[in-house]
Amino acid sequence: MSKRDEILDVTEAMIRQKGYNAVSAREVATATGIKSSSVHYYFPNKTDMVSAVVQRYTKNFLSQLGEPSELVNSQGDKYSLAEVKSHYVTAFRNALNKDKKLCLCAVLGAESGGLPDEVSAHTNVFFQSNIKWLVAALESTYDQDESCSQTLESNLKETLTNTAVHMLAALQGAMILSQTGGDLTMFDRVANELLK
Amino acid sequence: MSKRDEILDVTEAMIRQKGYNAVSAREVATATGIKSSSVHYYFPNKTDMVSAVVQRYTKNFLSQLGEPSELVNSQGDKYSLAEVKSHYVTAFRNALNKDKKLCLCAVLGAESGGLPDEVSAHTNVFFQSNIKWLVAALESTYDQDESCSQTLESNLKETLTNTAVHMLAALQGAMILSQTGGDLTMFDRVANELLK
DNA sequence: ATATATATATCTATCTATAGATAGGTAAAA
DNA sequence: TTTTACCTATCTATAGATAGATATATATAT
Repeated sequence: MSKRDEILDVTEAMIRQKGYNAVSAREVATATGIKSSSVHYYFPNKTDMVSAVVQRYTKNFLSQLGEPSELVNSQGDKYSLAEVKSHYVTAFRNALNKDKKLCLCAVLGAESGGLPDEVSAHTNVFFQSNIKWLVAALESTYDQDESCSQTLESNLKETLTNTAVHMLAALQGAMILSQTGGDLTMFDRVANELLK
Repeated sequence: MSKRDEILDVTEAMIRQKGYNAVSAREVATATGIKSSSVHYYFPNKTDMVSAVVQRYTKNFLSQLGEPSELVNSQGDKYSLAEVKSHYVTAFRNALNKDKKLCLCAVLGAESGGLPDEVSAHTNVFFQSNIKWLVAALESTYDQDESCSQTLESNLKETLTNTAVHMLAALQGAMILSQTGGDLTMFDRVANELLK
C-alpha cells in the first residue's frame, strides 16, 4: 500500500475514535513511520487531508452498498422492502463490529460547527448520498407492487425520504450510544426496531 | 448570574457547537470577560469543568422532562403512549430550535473515544438516565391497560427499552444530520417517523 | 553509455500560535 | 485577617505549517 493510503487509513481510524481536533499530523506521522513534515508533502494542510479521508470513506461506503438497482438475494430475486432495510443496517453494523469504531461522518457531523467548511461540506455529501441511495433502494421494492402505486404515488418519494432519513439518523445515533456506553447491544436494539 | 455559571453556560454552548477539543480555557475566559487563569480558579482543570457542564446539563434536561409519574395533559389525564413520545421528541426539538445547537451529549458521545474517562462516563449517565426516564414514562401508559399486560408482561420492559433506545438514538442522529446540512427539516422528518 | 536534469519521497530544523496549567500578586469583602 | 475573586506573568507541551537539505530513482540529451 502506498504511504499516501497508509496516511488516509491512519487518519480515518484516529478521527473515528477521537474526533477531528484530537488528531495531529505528528500522531499520524508516527503511526505511519514517517515525520510530520512528510505528511504535509502528501497533504498541504489538514483540511485537504481530512477532506480526502471523507471522500474516500464515502466512495467506499457506497460501493459496499452496491447499486440500488442491482440488489438481488440468493434466490436471484429483487430485494424486498425488508431485505433493503436489513442490507442497509448490516452495512453499519459491519463497520461498528469490524472496526470497533463509529461512522466517520457521525463524528465529523457532531463536530461540524467547528470544522473547516470544506470538511463539513464533504460530511454532508456522505449523508445526502446515503439518503439518495436508500430512497432509490426502497423505491425499487415498490416498482412491482401496483397496489399502492395509486394511493401513494404523489407523495411516495416524500414518504420514502422520511424513512431514509429516519434510518440513517437512528443508525448514527445508535453507534454513538454503543461507543459511549461500551455496549454493542445498544446498536442491536436500534437495529431490531428499524427492522420490525 | 454567578461567574461560575457564566463559565458553564459559555462552555456548554461552545462544546455543543464545536466539540470538546475545539474549546479552550482562553476562549471561554474571553467570552465571559475574565482571564484564563480565573477559569482555573473555578475549575482546576478542563476535565472538572466539562464534567460539571455535563452534570448540570443532565440535571436540567431531566428536570425539563418532569417526573414520568406526573405527566398529565391539559385535560388532567395521564399521558397516552403517543403523548409521552411527543413530549420526549419536543424536548429535543426545543433544544435544537432554541439554541440552534445539538445536544451536548451527542457531541461528546461522538468524541467519547478521545475524552477523559470522567467526561465520557458522565456523558453515558445522560444517555442511561434518558433511557430510564423513557422506559418509566412509556411503562406508565400501560398501567391502566389490562389487555396487553398478560401477553407482554414478561418482556414488556425489554420491549420498552428497545423503543426508548431507538428514540434516543434517532433523535441524537437527527440533530447531527440537521446541523451538518444546515437543514432543520431533517429533524422533523425523524420526529414525524417516531410519532407515527 | 554517460552526463545531466527532474521528480519523488523523505529528512532536520525551525517558526508562530495556542493549549493547559501554575505561581504568586492584589484588592475588596466578610 | 482570612477568603473570595480576580489579575499578570510565565512554563512546558503541542499544534499546524514551512524552508531547505538530501538521497534515490527516472527520464532525457549528448
